[in-house]
Amino acid sequence: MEEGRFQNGGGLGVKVMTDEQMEMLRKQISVYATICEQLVEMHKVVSAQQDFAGMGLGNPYCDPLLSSAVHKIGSRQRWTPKPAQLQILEQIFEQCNATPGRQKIKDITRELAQHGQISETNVYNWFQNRRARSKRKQSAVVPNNGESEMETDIESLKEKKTRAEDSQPDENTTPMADHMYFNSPDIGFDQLMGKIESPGPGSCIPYWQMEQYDLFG
Amino acid sequence: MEEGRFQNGGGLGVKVMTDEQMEMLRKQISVYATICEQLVEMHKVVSAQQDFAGMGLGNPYCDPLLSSAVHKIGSRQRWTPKPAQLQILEQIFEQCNATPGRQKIKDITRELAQHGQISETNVYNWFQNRRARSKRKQSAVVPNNGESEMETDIESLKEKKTRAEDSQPDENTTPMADHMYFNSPDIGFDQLMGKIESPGPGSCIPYWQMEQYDLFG
DNA sequence: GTGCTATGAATGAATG
DNA sequence: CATTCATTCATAGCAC
Repeated sequence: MEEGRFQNGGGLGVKVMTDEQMEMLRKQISVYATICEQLVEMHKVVSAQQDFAGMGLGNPYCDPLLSSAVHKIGSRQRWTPKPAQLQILEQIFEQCNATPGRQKIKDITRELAQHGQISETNVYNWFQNRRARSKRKQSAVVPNNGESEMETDIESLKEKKTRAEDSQPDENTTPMADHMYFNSPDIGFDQLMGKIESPGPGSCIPYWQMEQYDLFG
Repeated sequence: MEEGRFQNGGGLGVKVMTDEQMEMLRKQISVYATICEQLVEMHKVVSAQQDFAGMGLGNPYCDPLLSSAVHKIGSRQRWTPKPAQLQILEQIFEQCNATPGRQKIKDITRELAQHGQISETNVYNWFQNRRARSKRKQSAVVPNNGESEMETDIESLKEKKTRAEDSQPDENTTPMADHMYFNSPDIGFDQLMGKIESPGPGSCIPYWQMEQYDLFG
């Protein structure tokens, strides 16, 4: 990717990494965490069914320390505007009901920075969301009166399905891989499972494969 | 951690961490890996027993956690890249940091189609977005100082550490624990992952193994 | 502690 | 390409 270069003065006491690398790491850990969770859940279920077995195994997966530690690493906190910042933002939003330009964003960011940590992206997102939600709310309030109105609000966007040929909502729409975000990293999990799951006879479809069959049926 | 994604209002896009922090991280991951291993083993045993015991259990696994990730079955209209597809896309993007030509798009599409429904437009859009966002992030990280800060010394990086993060709520809570930045090769992620992953050889490499970063430089 | 709501963030797609 | 839109995900905060 981009600048992946850093030169930690060779074994100094510090390492450096880019945002992307950081993000990558976070995801990796997140995946790991989730996989563990899923494994644990799965094991619980399976174990429950075997009243006779596995009791001598102890509980290797109940490590509070571990989970707390990982949570810290694997979770991201999101920016929360401070009252002062919010007030300013709202004020600006009132004036120009549109997303400010890049420069404007910079300015706003700089100003808000005086009240607490904030980034341009935060500001950008804020306006994007603010606008989108403001709009949505508005159109939601007028659903029954002008339901036949084609150009007003919601419907106009709903009918945007112009390129039907492009996005087939069918098979590819694997719900499990929903979003590249790994709070539920299904990826890798099935593969992982593939390793431990070797019952042989395809008598039952393991839940981690279910989705492929039960998508629309 | 989140801060990482963007231009931290003027900060540079890198994070730093001490060896100590690194070590801690590594340990945490190590523990996780071990736990995963144990869980896998355990599951193997349990599963095997189940086989003998008469496995017509149907779908014993109904992990609520998992299903939550699988929700919204029939309600997606836009294409969502699957992990496998994403992995490939990222890989390609890494190579040619530019939008592929028409023919290239076709090829890519064909390849990705093996992993799920997809159209050329999807691919095209993906590259457009990927590039635009990558760019934006980059420029945001290096706003006025066209020169890469990384070129400088570790020393300077250390200094910047104070302001290295951007969207933390702020000064308060866990000032440091939240910033466990990783960069070291000391812990081979791929190897670690390989332990629990081990998919078929030719199969796809899970996204978390994408070694797109030259961490070990 | 369970669930709900508001909202920050991520991202596919559309528009200029 | 650069911006913007629409939609969705995930979580902080709060009610119960």
